[in-house]
Amino acid sequence: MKNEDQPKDKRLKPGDAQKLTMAEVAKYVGVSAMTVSRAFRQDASVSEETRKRIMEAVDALGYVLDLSAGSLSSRRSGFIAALVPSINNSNFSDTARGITDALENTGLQLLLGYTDYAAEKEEELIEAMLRRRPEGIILTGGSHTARARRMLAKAGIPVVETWELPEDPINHVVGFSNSEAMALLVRALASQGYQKFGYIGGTTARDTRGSQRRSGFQKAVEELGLGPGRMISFGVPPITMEQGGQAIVSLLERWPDTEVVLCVSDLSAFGAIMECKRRGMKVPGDIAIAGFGDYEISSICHPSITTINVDCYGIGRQAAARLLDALQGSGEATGDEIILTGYRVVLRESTGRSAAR
Amino acid sequence: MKNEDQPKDKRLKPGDAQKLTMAEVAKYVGVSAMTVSRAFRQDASVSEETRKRIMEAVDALGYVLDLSAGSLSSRRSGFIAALVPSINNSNFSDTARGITDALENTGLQLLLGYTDYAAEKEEELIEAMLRRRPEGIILTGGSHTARARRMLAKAGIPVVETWELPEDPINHVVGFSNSEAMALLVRALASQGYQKFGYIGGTTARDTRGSQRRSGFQKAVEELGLGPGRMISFGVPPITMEQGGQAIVSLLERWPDTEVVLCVSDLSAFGAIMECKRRGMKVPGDIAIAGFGDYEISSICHPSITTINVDCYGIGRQAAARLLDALQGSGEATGDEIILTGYRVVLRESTGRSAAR
DNA sequence: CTGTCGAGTGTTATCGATACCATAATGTCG
DNA sequence: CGACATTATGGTATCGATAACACTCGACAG
Repeated sequence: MKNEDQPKDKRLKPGDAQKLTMAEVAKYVGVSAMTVSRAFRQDASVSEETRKRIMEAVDALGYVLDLSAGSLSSRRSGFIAALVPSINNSNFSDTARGITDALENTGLQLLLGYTDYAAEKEEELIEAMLRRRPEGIILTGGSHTARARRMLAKAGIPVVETWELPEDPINHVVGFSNSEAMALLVRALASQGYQKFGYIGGTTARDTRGSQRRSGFQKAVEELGLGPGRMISFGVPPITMEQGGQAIVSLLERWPDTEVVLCVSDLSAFGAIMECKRRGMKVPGDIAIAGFGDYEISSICHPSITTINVDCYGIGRQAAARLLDALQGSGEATGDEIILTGYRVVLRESTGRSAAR
Repeated sequence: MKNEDQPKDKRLKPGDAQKLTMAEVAKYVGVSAMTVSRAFRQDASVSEETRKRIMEAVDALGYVLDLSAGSLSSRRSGFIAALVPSINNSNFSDTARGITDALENTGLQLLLGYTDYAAEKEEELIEAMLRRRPEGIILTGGSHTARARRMLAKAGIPVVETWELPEDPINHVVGFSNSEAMALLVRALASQGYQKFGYIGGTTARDTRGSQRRSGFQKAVEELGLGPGRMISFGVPPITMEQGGQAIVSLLERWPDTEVVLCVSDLSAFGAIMECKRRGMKVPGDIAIAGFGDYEISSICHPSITTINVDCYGIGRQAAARLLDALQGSGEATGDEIILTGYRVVLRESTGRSAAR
């Protein structure tokens, strides 16, 4: 038991919660700290023999690399920040998973934050994230406070906005037009003969994707000459299943002859359908209902729900890929790029003109 | 335009993506860097006047604090790590949200990771997290690899295990007995007169909570003298809605006279119910089905689903609170504590003995 | 009038790893 | 066989903030 170099008078138990440093590992092996540092990186030139000895020592001592020290000197935090409106929404958690998967084996770690659909919260989070000096940042949507935009510009890191097509993109975009997608759904249903369209969505413009969907709905209905759509706003986004149920009640009270109702998301659509069934209405017999987002529930439930399928996971993967790209060829080649992700109408039982199977 | 101290030959544009340091802010204001550092912390003693001038300068220059530098010298990373099996599962995302909320205004940031229900993945993630020197860590469940346990012990930070009651807790625990909860559900249904019990869950012991629920089921059924339960294992956890549907088909093929089926989660229960309805069976008329977890869908869908309500959000909040406590009174008072969180049977339509409303 | 106190501020030495440059040892080729 | 790569390694400065301690200055007690 050698005890030649204990720093002061501190504990020196066998495998205690010591803070071990690279230097100590180095001394143990008989090399310099620099060599230990190199051994931890795959590219660096260290002989196989030495690396093996170092790694054995690391194991024996239970040393764990300290990235916070490393990132200070290397000026690379190893973080990617991502902000999503909510993690409880499976669309966004799919996106988060896409990002995580794309980051695997890149040595980059995800720092995740929830904005609760609020731009001010987003601003706060952006600042909190930037304090960790992320190498890139992924945002949801295209509306940000002025200060948020300023901070992002100043940070000088690649930014990817997702899930929308912002009018004034900061940098890169991976998304699709929510209004076009909703319009496509309107047209698909109109071509099945539906004429009296209703819409259920959340209040206010907090959820920009929601309001884009609504305006896409409105525009498409008018273009088809089907008069103004019947629209109910209900609750603060994100609308829950329960609110979907309440909303359809209001809508049908006001416009009892509505033939088909489009909802801002599958969740509200599901709530609406269940409420109808509870009241003895047949879906799609008495009323047709469609959603948006193609959540798992929509293909399983009975009746299955017509919806717009969005590649949530792919949005995450591509956003992260775009970021990695930008970090690779970091040579000022700020080739801002807009990547359109696909979506498609998925017709299911809830809007079936003939009886459901 | 002063240009007295440009380091080398680099760009020096007005508000460009420069890396600003505290020292530069300090020089701008005419104080020392230390004072700027103090101005950023609420407790430190800086005159109101000076602090105001500093913050104005920070704003004007667009300076953003660099926490990675700060955490190196202060030896406090400001991170709390949390590992959950999956973020796409709303039970766990509720827990994550509980943690996030509890951390608000503490200056601590959440580092989240997904283990995919795999102990090896958890081990990897624990190492990745520890490299960031988190001040505490929250885990899901009580099974960890030996190396993971070693690393955690060595790290010397408080650990909270959640969602279960581990046999051999590392440190703190915030959870409940999954087997007891499932047994309670069995007894509640037995008291309604059900006798022939079936069970649907995932394969293998990857999902320890799942296997605890299964054994709780088995034990309760036997204790009630209802013979061995009829159990179907289907798919790798987490079981999807679709797999729930497939599983109930197998179960009913094998044991057509089953009266009630308990599922490892509401999601599989929902899939099972929908599949039954698709096949023209009445739920609960022809068969009763119950889930576990009380997901939003279960109270909304038709029939609504009998389940065990678990305080997912509360588990997160309490786990974080426990951690904060441990960090406060960090004076070695490692009062390891086991906090039991509540759960309760929620009887709904899917197991109603009389016809659903 | 001297000594003590405390609020406000500055100076210096780190924190733990890595960038950068230097050096020793081993080839390698005309 | 000498000049020159190439590989493996070490030494030192440094990343940007903060801990720890020192200092200044006015207030106030004795």
